[in-house]
Amino acid sequence: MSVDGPRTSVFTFQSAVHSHHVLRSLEELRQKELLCDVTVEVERRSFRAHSSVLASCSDYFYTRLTNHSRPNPTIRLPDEVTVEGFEPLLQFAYTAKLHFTKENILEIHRCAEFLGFQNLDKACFEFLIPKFSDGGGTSKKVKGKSKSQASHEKSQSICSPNDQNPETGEDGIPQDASTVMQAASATSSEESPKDCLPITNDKVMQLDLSPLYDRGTAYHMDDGQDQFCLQNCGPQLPSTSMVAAEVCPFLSISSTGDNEKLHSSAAGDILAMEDDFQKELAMDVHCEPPTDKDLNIASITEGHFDQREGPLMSPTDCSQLCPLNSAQSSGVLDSISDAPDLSNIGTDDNQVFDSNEQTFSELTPKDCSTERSTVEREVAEHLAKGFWPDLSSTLNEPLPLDSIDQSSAGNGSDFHWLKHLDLGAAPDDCPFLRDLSSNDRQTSGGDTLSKEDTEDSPCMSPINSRENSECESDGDCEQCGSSEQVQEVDLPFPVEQISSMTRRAFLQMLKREQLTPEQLEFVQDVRRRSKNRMAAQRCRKRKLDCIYRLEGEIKKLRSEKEKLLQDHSQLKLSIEDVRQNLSGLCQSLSTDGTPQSEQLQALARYFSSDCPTSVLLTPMASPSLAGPDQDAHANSSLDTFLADTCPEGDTVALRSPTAFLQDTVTDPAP
DNA sequence: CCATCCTGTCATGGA
DNA sequence: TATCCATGACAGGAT
Repeated sequence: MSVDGPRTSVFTFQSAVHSHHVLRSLEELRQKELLCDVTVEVERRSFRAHSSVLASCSDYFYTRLTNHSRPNPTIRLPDEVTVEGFEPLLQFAYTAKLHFTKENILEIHRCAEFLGFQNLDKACFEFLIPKFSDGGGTSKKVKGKSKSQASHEKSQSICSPNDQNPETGEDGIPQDASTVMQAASATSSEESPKDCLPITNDKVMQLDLSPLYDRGTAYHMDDGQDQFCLQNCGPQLPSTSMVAAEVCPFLSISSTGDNEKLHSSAAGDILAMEDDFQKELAMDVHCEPPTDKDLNIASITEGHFDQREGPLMSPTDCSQLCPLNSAQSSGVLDSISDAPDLSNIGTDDNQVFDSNEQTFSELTPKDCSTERSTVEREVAEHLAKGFWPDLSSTLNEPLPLDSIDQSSAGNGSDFHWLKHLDLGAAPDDCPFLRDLSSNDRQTSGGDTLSKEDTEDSPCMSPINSRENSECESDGDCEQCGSSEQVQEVDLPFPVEQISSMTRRAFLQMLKREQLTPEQLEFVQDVRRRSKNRMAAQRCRKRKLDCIYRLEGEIKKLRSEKEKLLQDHSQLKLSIEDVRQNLSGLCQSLSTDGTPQSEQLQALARYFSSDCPTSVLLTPMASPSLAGPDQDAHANSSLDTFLADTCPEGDTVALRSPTAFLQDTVTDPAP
């Protein structure tokens, strides 16, 4: 039986960042030891934590804490659990980031097993441990290179294995871990001095399972350590929302193998699908373009797999690290593919242009290998596959944006931002993915435009996507105008190629197609505007990221200010108590008629008055200060008396009792 | 109608 | 010198 009545629409808003913010707040609370309700003792060390967090992450704690009726329990862990293994796990519970080294991975694994830590299962340990325990973790030194001199200068200090950054993070993670995923280091340059980045055994890796990653504040959370993004082939999101600034839905969507959900989503299932999206968005992908010097960074999502390397990175935000954006990455490819002698174009294509990997090897000086170490590669690949199981398949499949649009069509602009995804990041633009997929791409021919240079890429640039989607409804848009011009100039190739291809491919195509001057001008103009358009997008995104980051800092500073004010008020209360106690004490002592009675009464009046707090807090230089000559004996006695009465008088003294009395005896009114 | 935001484009300077 | 990129400024469309 159906119930007749006014039908009420129920809407659901699900924040994609809420959980992340909650976790961050919990971590801040833990660091301040606020609201902590459980103490964990490990090897005589105590850790304050929140029982709910521990119980939600660990089966062991769940059992212990849910069976604990006592408030503020203290859980003493057995000897099986060590500080070395427990501390990273505790940090993981609050940050979703596991810091580990080759040395402590086993211990962490053992403790995680014992404590039943969730989310750190096979994906993390079953592969990593053998890699790190069989000696394969001893990475060979790899050398990267950078275009900028500054980067080079930085790298010079990195080059020496013994010349490591002495800084150490607050969490005890050595900053001198100089390991860098060198996936893209070779993409940097062709002419500058090369940065050498040795892989050491001290590398600290970070497995980041944080659902969403606030790039703006991540560096603060990481104690200033830079994070390297392994996996950055996602789109550029509109920066109008935190989600947009933080996640990379394209990869997330693609990575789950749940695309059928998107395809099959009917209009009525939008919210459910959005829920799926939110889950998918939990993948932490950094979508910012790299700078040349940052291309030796790699990170992987959901497993945000970071290797840290301190001095190389700029302390800005991760946006400077991530080789995601098609424009910049293509630019990078441009730079690396720019042969000094362009006349060779077309003559040595098969040698230089067959694949990026091959290109790298040939353009890279022999003394600066750009390869990652075997173990690093394997680890990165494993993590990529583990957290992004459909990586390889989705790379070759177009993003079902149409389904997304269809689904969102009935729900306003729920996914309007997806239209702005910068899908121009071809897989090969990502150094990490380039390495992963290079083998598969060896078969591509060299005489024609490589796949990554064309719109055949599964990823489309925003301009291209806009061209394809919006021009249908917007007749006088710029792209449609371009289309008309395309018809006028009669280009022999799709105009979409112009902006997406690398410079080398662009020049190659121009040479091959024998364009007329009009065509040439048009093509170059289109390319220039497209590049500039994407540059403007990046620039604006950086601005917004900066704003977000500054807002976060403001919030943090405000909380610190509140804390300081609280401390201040508490100190004032304490001082008031001390003053009252001293006043009472002096009054009681001044009634015995001793020679010091007068002075004690004066002191009592003084203590009961509103003397400045700063005066009370002024440390007394010496309890036996010499008094004035005319009353040296009395004052000396008073000093001795106060020193005896108040052994801690150095913290609660007046300027000097004798000095004070010198004033107050002659002028009793304080 | 106006304010605001977003986006594309141009000009410019540095690399 | 040519090119790329970042960025400020401006204009036009959308809301």
